[in-house]
Amino acid sequence: MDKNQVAALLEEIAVLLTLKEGSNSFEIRAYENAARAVGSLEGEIGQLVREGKLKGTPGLGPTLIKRIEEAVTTEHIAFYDELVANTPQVKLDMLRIPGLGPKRINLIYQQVNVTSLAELEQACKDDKVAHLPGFGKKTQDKILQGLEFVSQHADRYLYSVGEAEGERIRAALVEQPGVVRLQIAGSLRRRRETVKDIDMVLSVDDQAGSDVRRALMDFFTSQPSVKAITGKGETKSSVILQSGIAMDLRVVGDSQFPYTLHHFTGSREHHIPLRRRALSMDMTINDYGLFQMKDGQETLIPCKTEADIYAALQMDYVEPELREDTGEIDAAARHALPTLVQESDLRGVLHVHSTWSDGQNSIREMAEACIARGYSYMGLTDHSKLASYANGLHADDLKRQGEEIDRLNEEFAGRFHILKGTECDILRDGTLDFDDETLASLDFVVASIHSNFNLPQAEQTQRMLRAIANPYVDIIGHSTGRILLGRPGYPLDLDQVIEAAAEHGTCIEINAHPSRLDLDWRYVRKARDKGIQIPIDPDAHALVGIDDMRYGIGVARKGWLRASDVLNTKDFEALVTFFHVRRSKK
DNA sequence: GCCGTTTTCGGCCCGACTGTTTTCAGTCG
Repeated sequence: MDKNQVAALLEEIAVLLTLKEGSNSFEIRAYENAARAVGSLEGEIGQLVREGKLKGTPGLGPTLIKRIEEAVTTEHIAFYDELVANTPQVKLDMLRIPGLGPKRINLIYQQVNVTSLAELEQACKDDKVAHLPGFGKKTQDKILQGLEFVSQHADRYLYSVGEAEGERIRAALVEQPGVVRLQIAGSLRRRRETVKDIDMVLSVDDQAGSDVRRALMDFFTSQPSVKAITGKGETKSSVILQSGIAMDLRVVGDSQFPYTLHHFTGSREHHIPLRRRALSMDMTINDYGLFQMKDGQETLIPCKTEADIYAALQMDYVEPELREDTGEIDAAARHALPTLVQESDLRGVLHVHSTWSDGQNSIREMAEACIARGYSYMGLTDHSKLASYANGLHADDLKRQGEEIDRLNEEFAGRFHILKGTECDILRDGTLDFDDETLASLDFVVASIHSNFNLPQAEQTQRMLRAIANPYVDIIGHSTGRILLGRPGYPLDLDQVIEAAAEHGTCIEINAHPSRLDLDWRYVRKARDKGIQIPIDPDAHALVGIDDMRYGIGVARKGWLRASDVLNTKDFEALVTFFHVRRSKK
């Protein structure tokens, strides 16, 4: 078990504990803290355990160290198994409903006696929940609303979950004898923000016998992360993985690979106009091939890669991220597709937290992690004072923090730069949590909404517009506040927001956290078309958070962004000039 | 369950919002 798996297990214990009646909230926090501590350990956890080096790690006391050792040596934690056995599934399901926490869940469970979300829905409709102590009509309606949100997102998983599960199997499979080409397809390859399942396409030599295919399928279905096998044949096998996500593997002869890969990459929406185009050229396309039709005969058009398929259709290659039928077919035919931004185009990261507010690592540690990843600058943005839950900074804290940054910059002279910034709360009325003088003393300002999510749309939009018009606000952080699979964003007229940002030269970030990916890629494209500079920001609260940048790249590419559209592809000097110029214009 | 000490038990982040109450509990960030 690696440290991420151990951390995930500890986090699950924390969740299960919240649902246990009479549990101690500080014990829960201890498990949450321990999960974070384990996640940001440096080094291989098995070795740390063997050498007894966990002792002394903040957040890990004798009990937690014992549990971690148990996890590493036996691959499970008995305490966890026991909690799972004693926690009804419906309680876990209810936790996903916004507005329902452990207290209310336990009350509903005891007094209404529901065993599934469907029963909960019926109980609400039968008006059985509104009469519980502390409940009422509004709460009952809110639960019904929440149930609808949950059912709309049922059976979907974060991109990051699908990526981790898919990649683990891909890495194992690619080493197997007989594999010629292997690629993840489907919505995962298109980098959708959430995915329903994982599709993988594998090719073997055209002459390979069924023994080769069968051996590969045996290997696939016997992977340790496979929880159940739902289908198994020589060309297709289906499994359910540990996280609950379904996965299909298709095995084809190598000459068929590009067509199959293309077919299972989708999207359906992309394929419909593509097939129409093929037909107009007397061709037809399916997962077996691209065929020229003549006198009722179909002749295969040989393609070695997907690019060959598009070329045969007289189009440029369409990157998987763009295959959503949002104009890419026409653009590819006109040779007008953008060259999409890549991770290697990024020069630095903005929007990073440290232990000064709610981050887990010091400024120095965050900076050194950025250096190790090849970045040349880091924009530090700890929370402002209103965010008291996150230990937000006061103006005098900012001043002292600035002095620490000055010292580090001196030390890093020439090879790395830390910019002084803040993630400043946008107050209810759209003014900011710091005065102008404080904001002016910083290199740049990210402004975000962290409170009053439930204002009516018009008021919320006005609040945002006022912040955008503030001359000191350079970047709007996670603009809709959505948590993928968790809650919708606050009501906001994003078209107006984008319009205003364009007018004031204010940037809108792509928050790269896998649970946010906010701004949504559908609006990223709109923002780009208005000429808005879009930074890709990790919103990192720990060293590992910096690696989330790649999720932001996925969103940027889905939003048709070129390197020139992304603020942090600029080098340090150009970035500083950019902030300077936009402030002096105001 | 961890931590730190006023050394062995009490504190652990806390303010705002919502919907319920009629002064507060539950949830959220």
